[in-house]
Amino acid sequence: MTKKMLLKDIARLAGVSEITASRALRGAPDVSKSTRAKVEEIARAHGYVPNRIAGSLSSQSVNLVGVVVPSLNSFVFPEVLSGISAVLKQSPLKPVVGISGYEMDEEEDVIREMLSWRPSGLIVAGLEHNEATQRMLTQADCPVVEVMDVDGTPLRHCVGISHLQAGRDMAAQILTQGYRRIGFIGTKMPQDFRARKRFDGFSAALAAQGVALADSLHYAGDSSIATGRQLTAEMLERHPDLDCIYYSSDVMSVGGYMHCLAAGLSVPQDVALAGFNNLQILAGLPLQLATTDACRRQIGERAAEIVLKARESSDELPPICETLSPRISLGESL
Amino acid sequence: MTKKMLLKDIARLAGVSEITASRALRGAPDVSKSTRAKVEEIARAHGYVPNRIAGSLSSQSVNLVGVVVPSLNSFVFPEVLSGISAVLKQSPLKPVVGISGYEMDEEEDVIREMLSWRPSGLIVAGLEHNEATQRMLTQADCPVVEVMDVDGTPLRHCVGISHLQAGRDMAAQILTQGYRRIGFIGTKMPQDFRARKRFDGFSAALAAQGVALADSLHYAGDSSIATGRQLTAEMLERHPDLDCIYYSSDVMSVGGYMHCLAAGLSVPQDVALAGFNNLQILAGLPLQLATTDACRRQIGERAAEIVLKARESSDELPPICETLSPRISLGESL
DNA sequence: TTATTTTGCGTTAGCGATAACAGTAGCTCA
DNA sequence: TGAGCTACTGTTATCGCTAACGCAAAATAA
Repeated sequence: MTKKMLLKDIARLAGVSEITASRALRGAPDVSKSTRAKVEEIARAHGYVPNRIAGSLSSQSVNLVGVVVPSLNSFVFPEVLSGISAVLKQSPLKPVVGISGYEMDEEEDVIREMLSWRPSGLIVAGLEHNEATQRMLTQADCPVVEVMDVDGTPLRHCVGISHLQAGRDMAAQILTQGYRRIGFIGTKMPQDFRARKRFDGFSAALAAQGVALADSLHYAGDSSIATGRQLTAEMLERHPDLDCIYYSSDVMSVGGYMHCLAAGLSVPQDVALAGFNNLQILAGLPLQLATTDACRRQIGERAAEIVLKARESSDELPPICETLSPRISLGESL
Repeated sequence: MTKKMLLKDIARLAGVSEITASRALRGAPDVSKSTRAKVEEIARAHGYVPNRIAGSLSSQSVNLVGVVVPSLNSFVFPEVLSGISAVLKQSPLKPVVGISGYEMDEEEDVIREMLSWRPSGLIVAGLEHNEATQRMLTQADCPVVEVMDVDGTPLRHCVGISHLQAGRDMAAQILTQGYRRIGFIGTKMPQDFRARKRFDGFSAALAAQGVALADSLHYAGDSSIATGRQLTAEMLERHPDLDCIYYSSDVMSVGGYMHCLAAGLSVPQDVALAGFNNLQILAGLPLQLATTDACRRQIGERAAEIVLKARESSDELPPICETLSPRISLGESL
């Protein structure tokens, strides 16, 4: 292993000063073609990797954007991320992902860690944070964008959909289709605020039409097809007369569908199914399952654009809150 | 927004020197209980977030471990990541994820970016890198662990399985079950070296028994259930007499199964199916699909443990290469 | 009591890069 | 010919924090 190369070593080898080498390698102006070429050549030959820690401390700027999401297993956040990445790719900024595990205290740690690196922006999933986190986010000297959800009070910028409304809309659709004996299967609420909002919107809209939820089941841990299948089996055993089940996630509704396949139930004749998110796994199933598109990619794109815009504008950006409109697709299961 | 708080502000407010405040906040020794309490109190009250850029530059240490994977959409890497996170949680190290997009030049950029932050370790998926990347990894002054794959020449540390052998093993199983008219569906090879190795091992093992692949199809882009379904339909139309299809991923084999469900084919009587990875989506299907468990979580855990071990040992760790043994589960589809 | 350690805190000197300012040539132009 | 430019390159001073060492007071040992 070659000895650790510093900028000063490159500079010495190139016969120039440190600052000139620095400028050459950063593509800064005021360096002659020949000098730049020589420095680049030497740096490449020696595998020089600049120390961004020193560089960032000196320039007081970090080309990183923190992205804090609850999980990467849930199939939902990778797409938000890819929206973010796609937009940031047109800039020198890079996304850095942190996982909060659906826990506020973990979220606090992750966000503190991100902020300690003085990123150029921070994108956080959800509007619910503990008090310490709220203080940090408010005091942060970079743009902060809360994403996914607009039901609540954004700290400043916000891009998302109304999950309350999504729940209500699905209830309306289900009622319109004539279903009346309706069940709900979703995650344990304290962990997932957006799922809770959909549940609340859903049951409130049913109640407003004089329909009470016939049954509901809640599970802890990650959503999975297996869990969806199992809980659906349980629920249909308790209530064989259910004519529709709404799930807090497509992963779960696929599980429900798998139960129906295995049990010989026909969808939607025996029981109708609806999920949420419009995940990729819905494509390719023998039956198109009803769902609500959560605009995940678009949310990521818009959030990244806000970060970029804030970076360009010299003075602080006025608060931006964008509410996207999720679309229900009925598929063939409702 | 309060004015930006620096360590010196906290120190002044607490009536101590900067270094004492620093020690107090880091939990370093040589600080009295009362002083520590006072400093912590003031820091908390003012929402002070230490500047890790300055701290890391000064202490020449960064509590970050870079993790470079090709994609987060493929369902496979999140589990590697969670293995890494679980192990690192017992230490002060934090994982930072970078996405290479199955492209070597992108990988080079991502790795250069990570190394420029001088992480305490680097975990990279795969053994194939372009020349510049190899130089960087060799010269890096932190432990580097290549994961997922052991078919090739590790730069130093390595944890994974033999994909060649996985392909061969599945071929043996399929032949043992008596199948002879066999098809393969997988990703476009230049992008995914491990898929190619499985393909090579698979077809070589078939050939060794005098069986030629009856058909094969390759696709670009992410694996998906929809793609699996569609390509399976195509292949079975061309070769209705196929009795078994091996897929480079479970996502694809699930798609194949969906085609069978939709087309009224029974598995494995009409056609047998086998995938790879043992993804979570296999659980809960009406039929248990054959697959090979790729030990993803374990790979993540072991890689993280190597990074931790290298950190503890003062002198450089001797090369470690761990080959894990993937297990085939036949399920009900072979 | 004096010698010796321990405890707690401060002073000084960087970490490796970049911003800001300061030249120094070589040219142009009147 | 000399003022005024342009085009490069260098010097100096941080950036915010921590390592290393130093030093006094308190605690312990002899």
